[in-house]
Amino acid sequence: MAVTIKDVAKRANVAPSTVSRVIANSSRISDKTKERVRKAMDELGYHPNFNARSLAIKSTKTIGIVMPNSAKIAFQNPFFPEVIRGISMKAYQEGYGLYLSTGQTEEEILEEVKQMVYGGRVDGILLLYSRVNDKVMPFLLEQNFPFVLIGRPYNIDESRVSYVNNDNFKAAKTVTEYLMLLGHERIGFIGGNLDYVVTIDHMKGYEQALKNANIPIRKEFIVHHEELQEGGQEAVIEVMSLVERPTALIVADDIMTFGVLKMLADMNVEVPKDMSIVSFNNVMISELSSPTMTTVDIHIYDLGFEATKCLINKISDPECGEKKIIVPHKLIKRQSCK
Amino acid sequence: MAVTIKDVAKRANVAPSTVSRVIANSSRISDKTKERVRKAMDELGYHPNFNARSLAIKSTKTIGIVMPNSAKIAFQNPFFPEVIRGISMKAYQEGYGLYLSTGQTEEEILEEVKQMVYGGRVDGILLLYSRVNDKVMPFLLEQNFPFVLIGRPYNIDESRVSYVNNDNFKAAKTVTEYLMLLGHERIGFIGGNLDYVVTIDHMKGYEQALKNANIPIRKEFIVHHEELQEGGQEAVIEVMSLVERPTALIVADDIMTFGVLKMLADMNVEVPKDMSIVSFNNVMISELSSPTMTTVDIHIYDLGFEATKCLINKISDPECGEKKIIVPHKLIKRQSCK
DNA sequence: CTGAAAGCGCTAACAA
DNA sequence: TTGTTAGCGCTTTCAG
Repeated sequence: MAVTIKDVAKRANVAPSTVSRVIANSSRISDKTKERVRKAMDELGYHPNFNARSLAIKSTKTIGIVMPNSAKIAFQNPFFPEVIRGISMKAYQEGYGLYLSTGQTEEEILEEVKQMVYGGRVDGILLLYSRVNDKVMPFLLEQNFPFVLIGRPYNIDESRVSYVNNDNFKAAKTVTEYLMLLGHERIGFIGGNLDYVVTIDHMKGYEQALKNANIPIRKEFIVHHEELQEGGQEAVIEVMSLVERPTALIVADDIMTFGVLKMLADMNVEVPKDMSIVSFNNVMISELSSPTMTTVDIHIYDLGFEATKCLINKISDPECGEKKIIVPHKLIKRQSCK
Repeated sequence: MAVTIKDVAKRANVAPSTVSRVIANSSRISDKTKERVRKAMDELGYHPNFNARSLAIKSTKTIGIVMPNSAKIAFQNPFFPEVIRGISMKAYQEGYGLYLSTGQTEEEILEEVKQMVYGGRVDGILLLYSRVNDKVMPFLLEQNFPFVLIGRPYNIDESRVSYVNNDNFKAAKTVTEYLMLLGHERIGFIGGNLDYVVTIDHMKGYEQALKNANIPIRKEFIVHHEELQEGGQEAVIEVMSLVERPTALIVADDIMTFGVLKMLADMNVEVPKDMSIVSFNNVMISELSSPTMTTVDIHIYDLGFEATKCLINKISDPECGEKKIIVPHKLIKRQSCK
């Protein structure tokens, strides 16, 4: 049996409560006593029991991370590791632990979240995605449980939720305008799953830019695919089969762009000579494609870091109100545009 | 205040222990009572408190995941997301949660592991790496705490630890032999950090194959780099600066290979015409390079899945003894060799 | 500045 | 088959 607070108390000739106060470094304990108690702790090799503490103070000092259904798809994308890296850093700084959701389907995930919340397993939750008909957020809202969303709420009053996001609308708009400045008029859009809010925002930005330039929006230039790798390749096939092909492509994600580049190479379409490409994320390996890709850096790490900061803040001060944080993005010009 | 087991007990006119038994679905409770208790639980919206339960039964039903120091480096490599995916799947099936280490330095991580163990925060630990002077494993061993290593123990009696690994020695040997069969004699080796056991095994396999073929081992053909992206590129510079260049390269990691391919392309060295390349892992995007890379699939997902299975087994039966599981590998021939 | 004791919510031995 | 009760290890009033 592990050594408990009582053992320490006995050894130091004090009451358990005193030991507890020493752990908390209470100012109402004399330095002499502290010394003595600490010595006893060392000698016995005392370590506080986490569950007992959590039970007593009703807080676990851990943050729940909820990823989109099926980590299968999620984890293929370097976005998640990178955002978790940002989360991890801040969490560590503040002494918080990380608890990971493992469910594969939407129902499983909702069930897990309920357990986290009802079971007091975590103090707050980080939602790493925002999808259209999400059930998790409404639940959290209803429970008035601290959470922060990475992304943007959809179909929910924005003033009720704290979130950190990029201005994806603007990013897509800028990127489209950039391509138009380079002389392109037939610009294709290869987007991700339309259930995700980021896809919607990208598309709106794209359409707005075209509208502003009086270029008609062509449905056949807009393609959506969920899978990162095959998705990119299939999309290229669709778009290159058109009689009038686009001369430039906006791709939802860097990994998808790898697929796009590969398929284009197989078709002997040269990038950027015959086709310009811009994508989003600036994931680490995106500088290793050939040609290197022009992409929008969305500062994924910062998204995670800021969201965690915001969440911890919310946990410690539940009345602090909701915050919206927009992480700036930046177009990284490389070799895939002309 | 949340509804507790006592509230349910009152409502159902039974004792708290009865409610507890209903939760555990004990066979010693009559169906009628179960019915009544369940009804009460529903009506009150009862959900068990996780920490109280953990405290009472001294088990948390959660697994700690320990990653190499600085997730910074770790998470750049798709290996980790993929292995976590395997872990996640098995853990979910068995009703286990996942707790993630967040420390950045070796010391921080050791400290975290101590907290997990002493604090009773997790029931077992999964070590996602094996490095040479690791302090975590000796600690776990000394504490007799359930853990499973992904990789191979080093400087530690193998019979004392359960681990799941690939036969990295053999994989590297095979790969070298494969290149020799294709006619190569000057084969370079671009390895990872020598602190990691996998690197050591790869190198030994490589050297053994050369030795068997009576080809002298040239030091200048062996290069090590830690960073995945720049590493590959720098290695290529080193190796291509030699008066007598290798005609084939064995690269430690697919992501590194992206860097290698890029640098080679910049140098106008054609793959596979002027240089053949084989690497390890068969990460998802490795089929998206151009040319697509020949690589050894090490079944990362399975590593995670099997390790978790083994760990859970060990948790439930501490006396079950240590297991060694070797996950098979497979050479995936694509376009980077000639 | 320190101690006694109640309680966090659940489980499990022992009784009945 | 069910109830009583004593913990699990820690925190926190309330006394002193």
